[in-house]
Amino acid sequence: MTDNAALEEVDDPRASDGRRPGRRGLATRTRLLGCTAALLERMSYRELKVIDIAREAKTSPATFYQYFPDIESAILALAEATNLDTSPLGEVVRGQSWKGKAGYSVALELVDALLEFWESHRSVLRVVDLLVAEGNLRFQGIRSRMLNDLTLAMADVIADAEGTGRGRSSTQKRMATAGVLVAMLANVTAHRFTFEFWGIPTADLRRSMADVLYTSLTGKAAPRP
Amino acid sequence: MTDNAALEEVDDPRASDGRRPGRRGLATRTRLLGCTAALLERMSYRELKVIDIAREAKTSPATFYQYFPDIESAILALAEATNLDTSPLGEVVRGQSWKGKAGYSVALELVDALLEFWESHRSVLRVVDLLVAEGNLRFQGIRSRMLNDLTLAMADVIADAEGTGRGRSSTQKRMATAGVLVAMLANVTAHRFTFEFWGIPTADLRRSMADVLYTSLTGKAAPRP
DNA sequence: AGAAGTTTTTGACGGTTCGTCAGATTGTTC
DNA sequence: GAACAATCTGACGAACCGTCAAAAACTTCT
Repeated sequence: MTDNAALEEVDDPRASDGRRPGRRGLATRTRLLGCTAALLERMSYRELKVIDIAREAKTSPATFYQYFPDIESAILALAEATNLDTSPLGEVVRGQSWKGKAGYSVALELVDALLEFWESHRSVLRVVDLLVAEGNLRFQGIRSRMLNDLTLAMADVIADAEGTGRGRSSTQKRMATAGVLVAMLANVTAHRFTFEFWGIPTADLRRSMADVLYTSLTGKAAPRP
Repeated sequence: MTDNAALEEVDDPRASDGRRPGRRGLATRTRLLGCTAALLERMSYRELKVIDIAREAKTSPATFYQYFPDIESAILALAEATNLDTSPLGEVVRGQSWKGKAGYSVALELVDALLEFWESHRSVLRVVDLLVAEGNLRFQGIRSRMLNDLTLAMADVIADAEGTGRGRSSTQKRMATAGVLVAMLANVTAHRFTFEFWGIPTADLRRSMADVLYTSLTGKAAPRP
């Protein structure tokens, strides 16, 4: 049996003294997380201070430390509390046929859903991405779990398209390709500014993403309407 | 004529009092940048303090403020001082034919070059990426310029592959596709950990990236050896 | 050499945030 | 409403911030 302290932590939050918070305590904790999220929309990760969160939540810094050891932990809790699951996106991928024009419209649908998903969580996700890039294992796990279902679904599409013939690739290779595609989709959103800098409209971006997606998943050129 | 104060700043650094530093001053400035880079390898962006840099450089915090208003500006200067140009990668793309098996090996070559490029600058680039995602315009420019040449080169490859026929796409669409591909390549490196978490070896990753690249640039399926 | 001027560094300081703790406040139970 | 438990906060020493005036190091000129 592995140590599941980290898993417990998710839905069994403790106060700094180790006891389980009650109704009121949990409400305060939730309020602190909400304020953290709100401030992260307005200010940079580096500038965000404990005292800012406390002020926003109309309480004192000491209260913050009652529930979280530091800001990083609060953001971890925030990421866990937020519904960062890509399963609905996985359903989009799985539920439909990827053949021909219909398949291409599924690709477009997925792109839209993913753009929306990332957009609606961008302020948390950009911090998660940084911490993962910094090698922070606590955030590593969250990000992996978040993308896991979508990646598996996409790997299945590749498997279907390949059929059962001799050219069939290994599970690992399909996961690699799916992962690469997810990485692309995820980070185009984060850097939409860069594309605007180059004068590229979002519509073209969306189309290009769908093209890359469709082509790499099915192995066929994207159908031109 | 546009305001080129920002451009001047790059190779015309000023002290906090507005005067040009001399030999010794520039040496100190450079040393501070070096220490900033070194510390960024060891500790997280959020934890990095001015006093850490000063200590590492065997000087006082006041000296740091003589050359940079804050840490963010030091990292900006660091990113500008570092050679973050993708032109050599652009040359890899441009110099060779993208047809058939030879083309696929160019794709592999590009993937390798890009992985190495990102790896060798990862600690700076992950901060640049965060700040760009936060909408920081000063870093926006750096990142765009950095990727500009490579993206243009890749857009040219798409144009070549499309020929001059009627199915030819617009310049903007080709830039969009190239940009999407660059986004993919760039960020797979940053999140290599995630792939290891899934048990995907780097060799598979490299192959998948080359596949996606080749397929999307040339419009043809990747040749199987 | 050394006086005069310039550049660079630093010690010192007031202000802010950090993280902790003991005690005050609020809520619950009997 | 008394006793107990949960929650909050004021207060504090430590660390870091950002600024300034003056010390120190270096250059130039006679």
